[in-house]
Amino acid sequence: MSKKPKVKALNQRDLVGVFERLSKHFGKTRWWPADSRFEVMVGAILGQNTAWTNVEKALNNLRSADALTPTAILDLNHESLAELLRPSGYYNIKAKRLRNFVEWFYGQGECKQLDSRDTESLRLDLLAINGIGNETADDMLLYAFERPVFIVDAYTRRLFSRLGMIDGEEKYDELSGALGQALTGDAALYNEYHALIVNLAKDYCRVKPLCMSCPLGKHCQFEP
DNA sequence: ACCCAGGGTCATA
DNA sequence: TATGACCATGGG
Repeated sequence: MSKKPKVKALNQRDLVGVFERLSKHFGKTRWWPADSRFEVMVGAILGQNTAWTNVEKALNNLRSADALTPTAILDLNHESLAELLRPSGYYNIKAKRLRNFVEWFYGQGECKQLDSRDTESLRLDLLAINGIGNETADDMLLYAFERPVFIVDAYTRRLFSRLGMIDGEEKYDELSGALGQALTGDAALYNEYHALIVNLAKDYCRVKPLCMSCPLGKHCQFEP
């Protein structure tokens, strides 16, 4: 018996089917609310393993301090930055991670320069920053740089494994690649798909799933 | 009073 | 490669 999870072949029909059900139920979501692309990236870091309501408090702190720009963040010392980030949890480590990212981002000439980079090298650069892993990098690539990547977060794993479409323990790159290959599309499609997954997860698929009213209906094979 | 949230790193074996 | 400890606040 092989113990390592194999990447099951995902077929386009299933992926499209789920998308259409969610899309029909939630409508157009236009996700990742933020006033700027930079705010998206900051939110991606602050959102690591953290409830979004707490991230918003930290973002509001930054906004109130006029610190939602690269130079403003670089001008803050560690203690001041960490204090603003406090509500988002892990504030000391996130202050470091945010600074690591902003130093790179500012040094690279911000979005204006980075927009001309190809997705793969951009991704490698992001992953080389201490504090940015697969999901955070893809959050930024998709929602700030509009690159067509399929984000794999806890919600995504939970949904597709409950649907029996994946094992759930696959490695990030394998899963993201398999999903992206099965569902060819542009950034707008991946944007909307991930947004719908998050909407579904927040409303229906938390620890106690409300399967009776879940928009996936009997399409979902998860038994609570 | 628990449990967990839109992860990632580092040490260890 | 693969586990486990660690980071920390706030809402249910």
